[in-house]
Amino acid sequence: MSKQQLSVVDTPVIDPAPDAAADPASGAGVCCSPLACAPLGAEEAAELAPLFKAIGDPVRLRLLSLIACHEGGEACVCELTDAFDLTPPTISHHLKVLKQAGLIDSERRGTWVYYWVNPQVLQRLSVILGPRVAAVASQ
Amino acid sequence: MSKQQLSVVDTPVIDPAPDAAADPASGAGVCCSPLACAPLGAEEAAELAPLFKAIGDPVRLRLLSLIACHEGGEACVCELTDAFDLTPPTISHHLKVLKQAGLIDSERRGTWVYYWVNPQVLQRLSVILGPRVAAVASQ
DNA sequence: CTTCTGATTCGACGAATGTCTAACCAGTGA
DNA sequence: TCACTGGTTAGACATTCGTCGAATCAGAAG
Repeated sequence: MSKQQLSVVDTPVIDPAPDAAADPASGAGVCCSPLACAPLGAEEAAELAPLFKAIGDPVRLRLLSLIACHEGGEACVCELTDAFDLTPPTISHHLKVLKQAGLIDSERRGTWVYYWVNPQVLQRLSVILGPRVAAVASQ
Repeated sequence: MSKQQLSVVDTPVIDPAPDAAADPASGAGVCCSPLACAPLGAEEAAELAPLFKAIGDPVRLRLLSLIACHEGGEACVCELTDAFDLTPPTISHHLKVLKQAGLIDSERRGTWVYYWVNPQVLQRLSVILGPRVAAVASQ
């Protein structure tokens, strides 16, 4: 062990609307979230990567989509579990991962637990990847 | 072992512009790639997840950004390696992962190897996550 | 041909991940 | 209170992942 950097970023989880501040050499404000605008700093990357990693699993990606698409904007765990050939604990685990990433949130209502998507976080990731969103929006 | 699904999707890697068809209950056409429009199918999820997983690592996310931001739209491996406290083999490994995912491509030019980003793939991921991109683009 | 530099491949190893079963917690209703 | 259903936690296990050092490949320059 002589290499390794890691920079120990201990950002909590995500907090809804982070950036827009602390933006070195950019000025544009709206523009420079995108990946292709300014090189991502190590800390920023360390904060974002876990979000992409969370949706980097087929089951979690589908879970996210199922929740987002569900009428009322929220879905009960039992409905989600039925959509997969996986055991309840496994589904529960994946939901936990998504929740810890800040992508979804949940609430118990009587016997059932409901999950819903946090659209701001999803939106942020979209902007990061989309180079032209800024271009379209700018002029 | 009695569960497990997997569905054995063997889609090659990505192919540039897939969907745009097969769209239940929408009409908008452009709209419904997004996650939140229609529930992602198992095959679709199995195809997309590896892409998100590829950028679900801080090093790879930074690599992608560094390449995308680099003047000329391409970057030499040596420049990329210098940006990290990681050994060349490790950087090479991450570049390989990104390349296999279809996010970047490369070419040897004399002694050096240059990498560049495949913007279509990035764009696609952005659309998948972003509910509003369609709204902006469709106008 | 030999040597040098840039980059990748190979093999290894510890850490993290996805899945399961078993056990447990939280409400509901008799 | 007791039993039942929905969901999570705990622990185990095989697989995958990220990293490294050593070896190898690919051109360039003597």
